[in-house]
Amino acid sequence: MSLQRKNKKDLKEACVKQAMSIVDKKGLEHLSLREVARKLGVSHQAPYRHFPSREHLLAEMVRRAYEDFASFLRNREPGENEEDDLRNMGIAYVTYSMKHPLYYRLMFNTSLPNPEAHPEMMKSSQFAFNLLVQGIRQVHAIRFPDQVEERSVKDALFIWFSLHGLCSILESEVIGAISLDKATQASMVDAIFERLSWVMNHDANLQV
Amino acid sequence: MSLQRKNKKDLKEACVKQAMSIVDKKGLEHLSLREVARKLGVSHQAPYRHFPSREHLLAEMVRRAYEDFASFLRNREPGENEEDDLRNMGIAYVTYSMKHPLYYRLMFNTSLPNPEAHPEMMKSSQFAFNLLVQGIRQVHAIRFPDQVEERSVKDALFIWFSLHGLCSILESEVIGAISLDKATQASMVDAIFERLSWVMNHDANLQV
DNA sequence: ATATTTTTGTTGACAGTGTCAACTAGAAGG
DNA sequence: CCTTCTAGTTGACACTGTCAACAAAAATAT
Repeated sequence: MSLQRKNKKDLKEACVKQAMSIVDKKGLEHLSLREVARKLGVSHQAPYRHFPSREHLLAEMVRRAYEDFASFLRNREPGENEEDDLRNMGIAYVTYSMKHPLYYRLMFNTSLPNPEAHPEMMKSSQFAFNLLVQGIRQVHAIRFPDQVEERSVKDALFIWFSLHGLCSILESEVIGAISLDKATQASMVDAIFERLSWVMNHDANLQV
Repeated sequence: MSLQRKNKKDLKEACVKQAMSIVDKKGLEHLSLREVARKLGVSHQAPYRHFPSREHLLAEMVRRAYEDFASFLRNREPGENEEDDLRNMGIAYVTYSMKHPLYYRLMFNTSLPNPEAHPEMMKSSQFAFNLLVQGIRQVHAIRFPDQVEERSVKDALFIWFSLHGLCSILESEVIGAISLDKATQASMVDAIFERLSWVMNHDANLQV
C-alpha cells in the first residue's frame, strides 16, 4: 500500500507498460507477473486484481498491438494516386514491423492466448486486412475493372502473406543462416515490392 | 537406475522424442525438462547429462527439424519438366508445414535458441534454401536465360517469403479472425501458387 | 583380476514462477 | 456510523531450471 496509485486504473495501465518493457528487454517467455509487480513496487498478487491470469495480460498486450498497427496503417502517408497509395500501405506495413518488432511479434507469433478465450484480442485485425483489400480494389478498378471482384481478396491475401513472410523472416534468426551477399541483402525489400507490383499489374485474363 | 538404458545414446534419444511429444501436445512454452525426465522414469537431473540446459535440448530439436525439412524437400516428387519440378517443391514446402506443424514452428518461430550459441542448429537451412535457388535457376535458364543471374536469388527470396507467410499465417490464429468466405478459403493456396507463377513468368525486361 | 578413472544417474537444495486462499486497509454508499 | 465493496497484502502450494554433492556402474589401466 506504500505506493498508493492515483486512481483505480493506474496500476492496470502501469502493468501493461511495465510488461511491454520487460518483454522488449528479455523476450516474451521471460515475462513474469511477479517481476512486473516487483518493478512497480507492489505485492506479487496486486496485478491479479486487474488481470485474472498471465494470459489475460498477454491478451491485452496483443489487443493493443493490433489497435496500434491498424491505426498506423490507416494514418499512412497518402499516395498521389491509387497505386502509389497502395504501395505506401505496403511500405507502412514493413516499416511498422521494423520500428515495432515487439508489437509485430505479439500479433503474429504463434502460441499466444487463444482468441476464443479472449474475444477482444483480435478486434482490429479484420479492420487492418480490410484496409488492404480496399486499397487493392481501388487500384484494380482503374486497370482491370472486370477483375476487381474476382481478384481483390486473393491479391490481398497474397500481398499480406508475402509481406508477412518478409517481416517474419527478417526478424528471425533464419535470414542470417543463409549467407546472402550484401547487394542482395540491401535490395531485398525493393525486390519484393517490385514483384508484388508485377502481380498487381498482371492481367489475369492472359495466358501465361 | 531401475530402468537402465540399453546403451549410452538411448536416454538422449528418448529425451528428444519425449520432448517432441510434449511440445506437440502442450506447446513449446510448456516443455519442461523435469516432465521429460518424469515421463521417462528417470530422475529430474538425468537429462542434464545429455543436455547442458533446456536451451540445448531445444536447439537439438530445431536441428532435427531443419534436417528433416531439407530432406523432405530434396525427396519431393520430381516434376516432368523444370517448371513442374519447381512447383512440386513449393507444394512440398506447404505440405510439410501442414503435416508437421510442430517442426515447422520449431524452425521459424522467433524466440528460439540463439544460433550463435548453437552453431549446429541451422546447418540444413542453407541447404534447403539452395535447393530453391537451384530450382528457380533451371526454370529461368529456359525462358529468361539472360536474367538468371540477376533474378534467381531474388525470386527465391520472394517465393520463400510468400510461402512462409502463407504457412505461418495458416497455422496462426489470425486467419480465423479475418472472416473469409468458404470459396476464398478453399482456393487460397491455389491462388498463391497462381500468383507465384505470374512472377516466375514475368519478363523483367518489360516495362510494367 | 584388481584398482582407478570416467560416465551416468541420484538426491537434495535454492531461487524463481503462476495461482489459490485468507486477510486487511480504505473508499463508497446506505 | 455501519456495512459493503475494492484494491492490495501476506502466506502457502506445486511447479520450474539448475547447482552441488554423492553413488553406482562401466570402461580402462595396471
